[in-house]
Amino acid sequence: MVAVAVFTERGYDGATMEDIAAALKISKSSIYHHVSGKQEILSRALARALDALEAVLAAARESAQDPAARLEQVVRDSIGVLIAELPFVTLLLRVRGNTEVERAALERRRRIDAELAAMVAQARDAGALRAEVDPALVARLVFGTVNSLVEWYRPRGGTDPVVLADALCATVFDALCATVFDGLRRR
Amino acid sequence: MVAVAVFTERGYDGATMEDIAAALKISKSSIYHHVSGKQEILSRALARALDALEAVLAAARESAQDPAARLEQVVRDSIGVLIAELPFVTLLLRVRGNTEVERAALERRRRIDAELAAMVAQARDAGALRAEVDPALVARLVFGTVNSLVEWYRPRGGTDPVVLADALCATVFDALCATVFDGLRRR
DNA sequence: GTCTATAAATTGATAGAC
DNA sequence: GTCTATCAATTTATAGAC
Repeated sequence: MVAVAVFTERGYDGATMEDIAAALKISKSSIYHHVSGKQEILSRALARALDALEAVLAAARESAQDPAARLEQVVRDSIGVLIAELPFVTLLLRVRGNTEVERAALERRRRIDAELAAMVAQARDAGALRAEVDPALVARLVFGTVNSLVEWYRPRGGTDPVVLADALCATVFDALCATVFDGLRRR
Repeated sequence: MVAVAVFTERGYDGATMEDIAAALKISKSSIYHHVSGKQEILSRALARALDALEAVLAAARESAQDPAARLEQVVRDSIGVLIAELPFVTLLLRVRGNTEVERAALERRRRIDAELAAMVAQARDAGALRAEVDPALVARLVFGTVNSLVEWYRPRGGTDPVVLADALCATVFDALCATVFDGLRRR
């Protein structure tokens, strides 16, 4: 969807129907032959991102893996969705809640975040995480890192999602662990 | 600055002068007695965030620490600035570049990010980081995590910046390392 | 399905009184 | 320093021809 790229570049509120028309190389009024208005474009784009993210959770719920493996799967699948649906997820992560459409999307997102936190808690309860860590905080930091990918990741050359997921996990949880941030832990 | 809180809540483009006037409990036109316009409010707020972040880098440059310790200091100080200037940094991180003011801010931010990446590279060259990790990627992930704090951190009860910095570093670089994400590394 | 023209509403900013 | 009234520009959306 070309319009979503315009939203990503200029922000939803900052993008005008004129901007979208220019990107589509049609007149402003022609857009209304395809959609009812600006809000519908946003609504469809947010639904696409939310459907994909919810599908990740649904798949994880049905899997018979142990909590730790399930959490790992969700982290990797989330990165995969973020890359596969980059413009849509980017838009979702920037929604502010100014309209009813946006508030509904934020509510769906809130539920996703809550379920992610619950999965981290399950992993901790299963003994896969230190008991003293706050699962909610861990969830926020881990998925905050995942979500921060939209700020810089670009599919130039088509980097494989799995490769990026490996790099992310290896860098943050492995490579740094043993070196610089030993200093941090020493405090 | 009350106006900045409005920007944070509704987004810069989504916030109207009417919204700001309502928050200040004065009329819309009265705002123009204090500032020249909407852009000046944004400009001042972005400058405040950028000045604080640049000060962190300036302090790190002057410190006589080794590269790894310097990097650690920058991570902690950045978290401190992010918390101390939360609404201003939040606004900065959401700027899209629609106006000249915004583009100038993005350029200053780009320079900061470049210097952060350079400091990670120095830490690696000093042997504090595994040689095979991409410093630019590490910088993006680490400061992506730091910046993601603006999405959820709220100074309720006045959580000490140092405590949060400890929690962030300990959680991501220590607590998770040895447990769940051993699974990730095993691949 | 796309166009020109224009309506209808919003919004950033100004004028000028108090 | 704040107000009411209003302007000028922008912007979402519609009307109706082709």
